[in-house]
Amino acid sequence: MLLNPLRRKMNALGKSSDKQPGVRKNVPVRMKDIARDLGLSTVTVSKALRGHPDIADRTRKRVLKRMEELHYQPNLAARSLMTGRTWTVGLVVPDLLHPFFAQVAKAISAGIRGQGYSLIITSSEEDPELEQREIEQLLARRVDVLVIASAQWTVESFRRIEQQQTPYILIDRCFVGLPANFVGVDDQMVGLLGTRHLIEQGCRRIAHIRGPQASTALGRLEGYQQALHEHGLTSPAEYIVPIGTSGDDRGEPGGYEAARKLLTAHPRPDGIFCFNDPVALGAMRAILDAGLRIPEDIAVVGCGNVLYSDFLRVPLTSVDQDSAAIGHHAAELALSLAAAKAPARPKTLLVTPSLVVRASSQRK
Amino acid sequence: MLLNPLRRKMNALGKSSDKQPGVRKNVPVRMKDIARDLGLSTVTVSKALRGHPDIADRTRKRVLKRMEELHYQPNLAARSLMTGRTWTVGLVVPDLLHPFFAQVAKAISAGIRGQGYSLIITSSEEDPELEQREIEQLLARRVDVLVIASAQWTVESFRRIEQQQTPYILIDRCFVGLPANFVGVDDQMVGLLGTRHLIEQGCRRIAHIRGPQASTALGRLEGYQQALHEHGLTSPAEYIVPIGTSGDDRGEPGGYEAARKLLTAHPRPDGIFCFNDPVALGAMRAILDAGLRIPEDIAVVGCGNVLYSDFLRVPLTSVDQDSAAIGHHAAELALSLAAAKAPARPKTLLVTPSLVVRASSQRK
DNA sequence: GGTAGAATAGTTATCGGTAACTACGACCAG
DNA sequence: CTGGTCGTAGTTACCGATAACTATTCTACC
Repeated sequence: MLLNPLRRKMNALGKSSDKQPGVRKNVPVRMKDIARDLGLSTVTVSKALRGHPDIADRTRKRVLKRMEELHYQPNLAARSLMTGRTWTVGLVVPDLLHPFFAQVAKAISAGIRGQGYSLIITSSEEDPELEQREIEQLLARRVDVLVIASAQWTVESFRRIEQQQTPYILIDRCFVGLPANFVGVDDQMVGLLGTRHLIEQGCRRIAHIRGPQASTALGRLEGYQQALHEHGLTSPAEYIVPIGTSGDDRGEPGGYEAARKLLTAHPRPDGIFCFNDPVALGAMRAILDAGLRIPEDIAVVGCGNVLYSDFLRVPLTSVDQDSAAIGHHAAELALSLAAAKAPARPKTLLVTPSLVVRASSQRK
Repeated sequence: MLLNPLRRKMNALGKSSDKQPGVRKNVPVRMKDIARDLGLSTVTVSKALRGHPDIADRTRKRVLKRMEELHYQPNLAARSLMTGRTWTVGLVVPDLLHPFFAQVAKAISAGIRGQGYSLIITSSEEDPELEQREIEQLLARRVDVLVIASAQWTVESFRRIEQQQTPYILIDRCFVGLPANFVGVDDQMVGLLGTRHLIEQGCRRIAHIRGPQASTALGRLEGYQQALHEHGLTSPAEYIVPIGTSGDDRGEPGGYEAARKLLTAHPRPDGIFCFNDPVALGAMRAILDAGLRIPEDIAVVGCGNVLYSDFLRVPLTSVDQDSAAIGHHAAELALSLAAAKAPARPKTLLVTPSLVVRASSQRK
């Protein structure tokens, strides 16, 4: 007789086997055990567990009672094998430490928990190749839905996902020409809100520290330009400085360097709209280091509102992108995709950003 | 003939079936397909994939080549069913947003990736009951190892884990009398470092805002007391204020309230050692709000070193607990537990904390 | 030449569930 | 009395892989 490793060992030790009923210590309970206990077939037990109408109420109650007593937990691997569903959602983020993604992960986790789904989280460390490998892993696990905040430059890897017919959702960053489910913030609105606010505060020479070549950065840039346009303002080319082009340049250090460059521009900007909060922090440090005042000399606005912005040296005005809502919507969409029988038309959900004003921009 | 839902549908559509070889569009490749292609048995394919010595080199190469071509990915559910291993690690944390746990999660994820393991992360939201349910979920999934930063008060839930014989690792918080694997920081040393530093800075009336009834809070309290004792100092009972007793009181608000209480003590403390950084932030806000100076009137030290401590209104001195190292060690231990055939004696790994001095405590 | 043993591949019986179909008695209408 | 339907429960055949054992060929060595 063939048995799995555990049971096999137990037999060797002279413990009970399938044929000799009794308490099978330390081996997970199976349907077969419950069926034997109650004089039923495993199929009946299975149906009872899943609320199949075939089963009489009395029988179902007996089964459920016994399951309770034995702390029965169905083997999900076995179930998956038959049903093709794993009750698992895969999440790929560029960086778990980034509060934005942590918040999204938390919200997704909360949204699918209780529906019986678990969340496998992996980090791509902003590396497209690693991301590709992680996606492969998740596909191999046959996750029911993939949620991806992609660090890719191309849409190649998504073809593989589509091949497997695994539904997937992009969050935060989207790709033009890729008709995929997307949940994110309205990035153009982000740029609009931040820049308009600076204009309202009296800034007239507004610079922008922009992010890398992704939809988020592009959208914010557009919003920035549109806001300027609305008010008849223009910005010289040197007012738009990119970060994140060389890998190490991201985040705070990138913001610092970018701001230093801006400080040498003529005329000097009196307001800076930053791609995100870490960048804004770096920019503020550069400004203060140069002996200038925030917001009197230069006002600063960030995006994300994720830091302990309140307690900073200069509390930072920031455009909030409501990461919790993004996670929430992604979770809901994921559940509906997992439940759908046929692939549906891709949906796009945009969360509306909001401005949180703090000292770094308050000039009135 | 019975087929799984996907294949079944494909037959209905008149596509290829098992018996009629051909390209089976959009259905994951199976061993059987590769075997058929090459005129081998599935077992041979299976052995080839796993590097079994039974297989001739030439055959193995043929198999691997074909796998490559077809992007074959073994079905992990099926494999798990036979082997009893899921190549999955479960992680339960009280809060994904907390940078400490985010960093630990990131490090564990990095540590097991590449060994073929995936990480299922769940959050207990600091709720012992929810934690219990999440643990059950993970056990139902038959994760190979559980890693838990527990919010429990009792050790009951761990009995269930032991019953299932799933190896588990506690991180951050441990339990006296529970012989379990543990990876954490030396909390007494944390208390010692933070308090000694305050003493060295000339503080003589040192208060402590302590955490909830967990091993971390107790260890730090002990370290605090030992440091005082070393220097012949004592602290009146009113110098030790707890937070986190009533749920909402945690974190920054808790620190604020606790510090306000301390400010009314006679004599007023000239140094506060805080259970963690958010609490320290709250305490600093209370102190500044009261019109006092940091560190001149009251020096403040936190624990965790996780915030953007550098750029705060008053940069915060903090005891670093090296969360990355904790995650790293947890990952290694998890891998060894997963690989072990027999349950080993529980191990305890303590990371050594270090002090990061900033303005909030620098009085010399 | 015969036989043991290595090298290689295949057969069979599972793992723990679920889908689809079958079985069977009770009940009811015609 | 007969056939049909409902309510229940069981039988059988898988899902896609692997463990253990068997089979076959080839080589080696006495």
